[in-house]
Amino acid sequence: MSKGVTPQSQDYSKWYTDVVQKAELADYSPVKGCMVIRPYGYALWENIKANLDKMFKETGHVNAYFPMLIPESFLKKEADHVEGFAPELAVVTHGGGKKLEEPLVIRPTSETIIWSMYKKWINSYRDLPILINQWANVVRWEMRTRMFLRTTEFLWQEGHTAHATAEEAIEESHKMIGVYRDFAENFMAMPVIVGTKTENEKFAGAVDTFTIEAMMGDKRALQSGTSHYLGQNFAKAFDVMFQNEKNEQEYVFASSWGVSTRLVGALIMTHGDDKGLILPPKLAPYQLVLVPIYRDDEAKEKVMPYVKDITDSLDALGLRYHVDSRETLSPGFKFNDWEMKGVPLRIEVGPRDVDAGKLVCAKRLSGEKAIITKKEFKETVVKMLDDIQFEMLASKKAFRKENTLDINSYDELKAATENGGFARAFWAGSSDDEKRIQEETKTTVRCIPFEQSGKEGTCFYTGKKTTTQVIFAKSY
RNA sequence: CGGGAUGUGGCGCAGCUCGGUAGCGCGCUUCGUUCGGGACGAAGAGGUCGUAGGUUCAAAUCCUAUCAUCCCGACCA
Repeated sequence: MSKGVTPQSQDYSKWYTDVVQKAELADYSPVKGCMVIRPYGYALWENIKANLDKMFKETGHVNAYFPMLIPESFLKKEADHVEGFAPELAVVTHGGGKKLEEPLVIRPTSETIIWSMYKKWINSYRDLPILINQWANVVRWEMRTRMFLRTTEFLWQEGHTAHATAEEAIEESHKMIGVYRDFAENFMAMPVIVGTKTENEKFAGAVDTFTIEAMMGDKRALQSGTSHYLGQNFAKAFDVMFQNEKNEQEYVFASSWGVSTRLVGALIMTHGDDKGLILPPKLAPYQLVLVPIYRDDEAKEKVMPYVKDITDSLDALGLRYHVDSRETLSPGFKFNDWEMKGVPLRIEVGPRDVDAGKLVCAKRLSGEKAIITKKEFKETVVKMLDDIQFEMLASKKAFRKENTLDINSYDELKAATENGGFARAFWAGSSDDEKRIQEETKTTVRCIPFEQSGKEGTCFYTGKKTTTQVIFAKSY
């Protein structure tokens, strides 16, 4: 991490790859475009997963699992869907030593296989709603990949719900983008803009796509989670009908929503600095690391029971910690190592501290180091972690505010987004206008935020009057 | 698939212009001293220089082909 974080994407990109590898989150695999998630990175993902899973269950969802291999013909049943995914499919043509009659695709997403099953399960309005989520891996053969942000195979969760009415399905898709927002802000300490995707950017097969957009350290946008209202598209494609209270046959309404291991990338790029990762306490695999310091057995015997006393209270508080007792490494090395890995709090305990009944408490976020009594530490550790969590969100909100400009002309748009940054603008342009802007500036409409000022303004591109404001930015 | 670059111990690189049979830093092993901000010393292990041809007495170095990787575009959670 010798180089600082700079807005220029090449340097930033190098910094990112460096952090991922040095913090031992992930590594390149022998298969191009695929990565190996290492134990530390996987522990982070598991914390993300556990918290999301809890939120899904609290909103009435249940987990299930569907097969990874999907008959090729299934993908073709929904016109937009196949068009969107065809170029990036991995296809299995042989099995059991023989050529298959029909090739199987490795799921790029599971709408089709799930809806083929929903056809069997849904007959009456009494069978609805179905609120199923699955944790799975998917494969999309992207042309360019980056660790966590876009890998050929990635881990995610995908919720697939079926409803009797459009209103209910729309409400569900809104509810779930709200869950993602809650998770992003309150667990990841990552502020997001919630909104609707434009026609150009929405999911292949959706009526509407809702998104949470976050600002990364280089001020570019990252789509961090999506929720789709699918209308009756998949119900029609798979002929899924139900009998309503009036004894009529009707197509089922659907939603789907997902977040992926991309969130790990989002975490790195939202909070990282020159020293490496900074993890929010709620998701960090270790919220604290304890570094015992001693030079001989006598000192060790003095220090270790004191450390044990501290970890006993951490256990009682239900905190996640790690005691770094590697014998051959110097304390200084360990300090840097754990800073790279983003552990929020570091506790140093040496013979001096034991004598004084104190300990050294260092904060990763601010870099502050304080000598406090053991008693005081025990009383305040939970609050310290809460404060760090809060400060992380607050500082990123401020960062986003600083780098978001209201713009009124095309030139201003270019200036505001050229080196990263969000531009808020009145917009009444067409899909073609949007594509032209993308070609000319590499900047796209990230979303039409749910939160609108309600004021009327002039579209900077077409000159038309409108009340719609959108966010433009360069994105990953 | 277009544009640019790079392939040399585990990792990062130098050497190539001007051919003479491979070197540095990190890491690794052993021993000793260290240990409160990336410790130090000594002694070691490890590479037929991406691959295949060619030129030459002699090729990491020059020529040709080929493969791979990375970066920039098109694609995208």
